[in-house]
Amino acid sequence: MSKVRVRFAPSPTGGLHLGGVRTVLYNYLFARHHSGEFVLRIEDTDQSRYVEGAEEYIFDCLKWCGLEPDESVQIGGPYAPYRQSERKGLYFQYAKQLVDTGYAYYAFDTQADLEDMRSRHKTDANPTPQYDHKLRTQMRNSLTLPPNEVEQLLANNTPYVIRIKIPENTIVEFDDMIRGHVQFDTNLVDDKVLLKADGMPTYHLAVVVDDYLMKITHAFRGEEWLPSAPVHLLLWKYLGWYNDMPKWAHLPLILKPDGHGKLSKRDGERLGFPVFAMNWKDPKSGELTQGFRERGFLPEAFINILALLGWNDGTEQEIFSLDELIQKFSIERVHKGGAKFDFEKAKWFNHQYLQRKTNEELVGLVKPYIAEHSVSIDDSYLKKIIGLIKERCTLLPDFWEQGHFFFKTPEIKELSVITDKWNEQKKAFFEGWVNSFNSIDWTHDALENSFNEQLTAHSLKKGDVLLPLRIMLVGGKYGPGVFAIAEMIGKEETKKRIINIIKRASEY
RNA sequence: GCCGCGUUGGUCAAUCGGCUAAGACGCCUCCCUUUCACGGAGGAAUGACGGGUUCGACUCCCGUACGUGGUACCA
Repeated sequence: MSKVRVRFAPSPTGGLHLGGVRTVLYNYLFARHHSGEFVLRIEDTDQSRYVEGAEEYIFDCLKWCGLEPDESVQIGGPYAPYRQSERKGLYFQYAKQLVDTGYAYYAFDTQADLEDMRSRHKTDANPTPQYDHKLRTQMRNSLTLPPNEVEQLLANNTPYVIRIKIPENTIVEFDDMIRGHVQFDTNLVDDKVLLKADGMPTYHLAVVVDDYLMKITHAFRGEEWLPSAPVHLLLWKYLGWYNDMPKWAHLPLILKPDGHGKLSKRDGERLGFPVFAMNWKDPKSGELTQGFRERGFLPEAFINILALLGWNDGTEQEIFSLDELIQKFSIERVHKGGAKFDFEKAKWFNHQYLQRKTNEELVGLVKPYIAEHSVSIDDSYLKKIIGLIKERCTLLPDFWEQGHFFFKTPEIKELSVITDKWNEQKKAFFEGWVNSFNSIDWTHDALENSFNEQLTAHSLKKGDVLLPLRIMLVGGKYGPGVFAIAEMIGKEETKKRIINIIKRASEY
């Protein structure tokens, strides 16, 4: 078999969706697994949907994910250009060839003609009439018009499109790598436009011409493309390239966690989780949509989540590095059914990856999130703190939530824990303990020992003052062991925090 | 409406005719920890429905239901 070549062909119209990244991933894994090539082609044939910056954004996302193509508009390749708008001139000859061989025809119907046709033929039984083998005989095209009139229209530069002439009474079938045998009755397929009035191809023409020209061997795309597969198949036949047609795999959809339907960015906003790989700001509306990266996900975790959303290796393993995925991925084990996205599970994956990182690695990752709160950071100090708190962190911003009190005096959110049961005995205890600070080594164990000594001296139990101490140092009921915190923040700061609260509590 | 595709716990899912139906997330209980988390031990919770085929069906076939996608000069 010839060298494996796959492609991801997004249209640059906005943020890169979870499902899009998964399609990239499966392409990438398949290509690497078979030592093949992964091509990124930009499908920008709809000029009305052009969005500034969207193409660049896609590349940035792939870079963040570590799924970089072997050929693309950015790095070029032997089949350049990789942007369909730049290949515009190429498609006409193939459309023309189809017309000449009788597999396609010119259609001169205006937008109004089409609307008119649809409204005239619309019935309850057929709510969306199609431009098909039945109706094409009633429209203005090179099949119904006399040849000289067609020539005249063409000569006058009358706007036209080229439509595929779908045959009647034919079964189009193929074997999908995921779904097995699939078949369609051509009587139910419409005469799709191949070449638009502006001279641009539609997706249907472009995808087969480019897959052929770029020597694509395996084509993976979302399940939403399955209904148009017969058109593509017929095109491969009519163009005489059938033997070179790639093997198809239609990937299952990623669904909303609640309710039903394809996952959309709106669902993310509604339910509070990201849907795009990275932040996307719409240049027209200025609307910002949050991405997994900015939410604090690690790219390795993000990839792992996506890989398992529709695929598994049949064992109990859930954590896979990219290399393992490349080694173990097989398209046959991809599910047929769509999967609902579960953000809780996604967070669990990220937590797993965070725990597997060394504290050194985490320093660089966490730093920006600490810096956001304008505190000065010392790397070795940060590293120690990370060691203390990382097991309670799931997303990168959690490091601030879980460790802010190491950097600045916390706001006391649960003061009542102290004040509700405050008394002279406790006050004396804390004062006594603070006074002993000068005579002890400032280490975790020494701190704990002196704390215990003070306890017996004041006839108190640990339970009476340990939680109040935590509130004094942390502000709330969370965090690592109090003596570890005290050790880290130092004698002066510890003293300051305690004395401060003694004052406040005594005023009650 | 029509066509395609799908359907194992709340979610992700294993199973390729032998099932007392794995595992993970989430949830609940307990232990650990005088905080939170981590960790540990338990628990509740699944084959859409109806027909076949078969000694035997979650697994194969056929219906039905439900879901989902498509039905554009968008991809």
